[in-house]
Amino acid sequence: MARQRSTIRDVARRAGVSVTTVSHTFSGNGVVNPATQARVRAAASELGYHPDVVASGLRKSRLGVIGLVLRPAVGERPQDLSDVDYFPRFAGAAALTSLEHGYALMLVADPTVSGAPVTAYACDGIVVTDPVADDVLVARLRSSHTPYTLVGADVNDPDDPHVIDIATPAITDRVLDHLTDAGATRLALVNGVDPIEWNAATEQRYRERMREAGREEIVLYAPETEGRAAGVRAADELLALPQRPDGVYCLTSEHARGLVEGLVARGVRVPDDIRVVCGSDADSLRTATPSISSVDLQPEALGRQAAAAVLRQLEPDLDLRVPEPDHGRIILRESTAPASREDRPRQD
Amino acid sequence: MARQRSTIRDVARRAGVSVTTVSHTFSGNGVVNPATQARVRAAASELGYHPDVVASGLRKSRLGVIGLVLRPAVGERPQDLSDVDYFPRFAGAAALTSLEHGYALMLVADPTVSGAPVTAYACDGIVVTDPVADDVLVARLRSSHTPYTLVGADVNDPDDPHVIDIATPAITDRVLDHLTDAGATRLALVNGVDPIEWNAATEQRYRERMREAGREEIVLYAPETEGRAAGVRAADELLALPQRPDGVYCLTSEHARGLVEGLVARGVRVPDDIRVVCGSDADSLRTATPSISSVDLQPEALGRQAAAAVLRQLEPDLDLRVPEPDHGRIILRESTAPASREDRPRQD
DNA sequence: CTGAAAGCGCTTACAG
DNA sequence: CTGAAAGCGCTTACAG
Repeated sequence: MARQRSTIRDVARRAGVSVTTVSHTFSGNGVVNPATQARVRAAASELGYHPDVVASGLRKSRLGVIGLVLRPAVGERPQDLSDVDYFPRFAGAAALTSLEHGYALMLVADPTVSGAPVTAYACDGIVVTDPVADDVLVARLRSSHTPYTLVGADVNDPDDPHVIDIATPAITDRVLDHLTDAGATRLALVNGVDPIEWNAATEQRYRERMREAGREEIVLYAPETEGRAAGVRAADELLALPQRPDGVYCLTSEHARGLVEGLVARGVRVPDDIRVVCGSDADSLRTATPSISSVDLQPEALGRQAAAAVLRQLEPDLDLRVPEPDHGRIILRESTAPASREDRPRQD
Repeated sequence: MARQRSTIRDVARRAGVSVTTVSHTFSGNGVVNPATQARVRAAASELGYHPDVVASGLRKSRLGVIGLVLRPAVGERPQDLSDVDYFPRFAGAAALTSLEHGYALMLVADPTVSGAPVTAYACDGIVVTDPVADDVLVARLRSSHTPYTLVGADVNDPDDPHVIDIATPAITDRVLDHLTDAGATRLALVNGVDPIEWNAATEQRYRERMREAGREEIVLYAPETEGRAAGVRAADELLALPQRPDGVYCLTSEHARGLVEGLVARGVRVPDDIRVVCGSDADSLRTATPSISSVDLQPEALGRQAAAAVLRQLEPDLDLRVPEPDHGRIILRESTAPASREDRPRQD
């Protein structure tokens, strides 16, 4: 901000007091005679003065800002983030909770990416979504004693207490049950490759379930960075299997779109031949043909939980109540519903 | 952030140079012998040093942060903001555009609200969505020469060049045409009361259109702060009119929900007796019974536009390309569609 | 109750 | 190419 603003010294001069008195008047620290306070406030408002949070932040080591870092490596390729889906909702909800309690929320670049601005380290506390295995950023936050909260655990450090539970096993159960209810008997998993809890814990639970049921474990991998094309490839791989699955749980929305696109292009009927559920809802799933059932990850509830968890560390006395997510709520669309139904909202 | 971090002085000491040299090494200002630079960088990485953006921001009057202020008066009652709709998508998209160009995006409280933290004034530039009439904040931003961009104009200052066009008249035309296409012949408007372009310009265009067509102008008002209850009241008012309208354009989503709820509770069939379009899409409209048609305001495109507009002022050389919104795209749902269709996604 | 002074970590003329 | 020093706007012991 243009700093031709007046400073605490201008106010002091105008009110005929010291800067200490001005500082005390606005901060509420120290004791200032009410009459003096009135003079100070009058001078301040004549000058249009307001305290500089940067200067005060430098002095107090407290900026009034919670940082939100999107991993993995979003700083490097933010364009990969889908605009309309998980992240904006998460961030917006976290911001609201922060603002309600006097903090700003800052969306910052991943500071471990070289060349990225290190704005993250200016924050009073940090939310990381989602941490990767052996996360360098988390290690730094810990060693610098920065309050932090992780959304989903570091898979190699499952006992970190500063984690918002994303309930991956429970979600996996609900999805597999849903596929089974929709008539699938042979279930495959299309997983991402980022080393995050979501991917790892989903696969683990999927394998457990298949083992318990005495079914074959069919897991394919698609890199998150390759988007829809990797989903199309997964479709080919599935169709090349000696025994085709008739139900697929595909975690990432772009993969799911490519997958369904690929299946349909090869003459497979969705859902009649193969049922598909995507692990993360997105607008593009709603408007796909056929539309694709998905898990509502409830980014709003998670965003509020995450902000609240950091705020509790910053201000232990705060009375923070935020909604609990209903983990694994499934949004039913054509890809797991009888084909006769019309589910997609039509567009103008 | 906990500031037991090492400082530029520690690095200087360890590398056996002055702080000037360390500063120059990291900032790229001045000229530093490559061998010296190497020593400095080695010392820095041994100490885990990284520059403090707050200190540097204080010194340079540049923090690398774009602020986003939500008006009217969201700081006072952030809980009124609907979580899942316009704002998070707008903010998320603006953040991505900012991060892509080295800036953080900070969601800040309205600094004109007394008692609110004035973090906004720490930002290098500000996005305001949406400005109110004679906006005090805008006046301050202007007088302090802070780069800013408004999403929608201040209705009393339509010629401000720093405005992202939200195309309210064009949107209004599309909605009224849509209602007419759906069979409505007598159109009413349920407007909010906040003094923002969206409300004012919609009403103005609606009245023009009714006048041109020789139709009665039927405008009801519902306060944004009163949410769904105000929508229910609007339903009663509409039904009490000597001649009922058969098409309603209701701007705010909570009002639209209350309106439809009220109409249905009183035995009115929607859309058969009265067609309803909401001016701002929201998740709650999709899941309402009947589901409610709405305008997709394209918050992602607007968010990117707004961030880009501020970035262009901050860094004139940046090559910024962001998508243009398709203003007034209508999402067709049951409230303006033949009742026989099934449009709502079913839930698990 | 009020004020003089040091210092938060950095940047930037300026002198060498 | 390198360094000593002033200062960004504030806060906070400390003395009076």
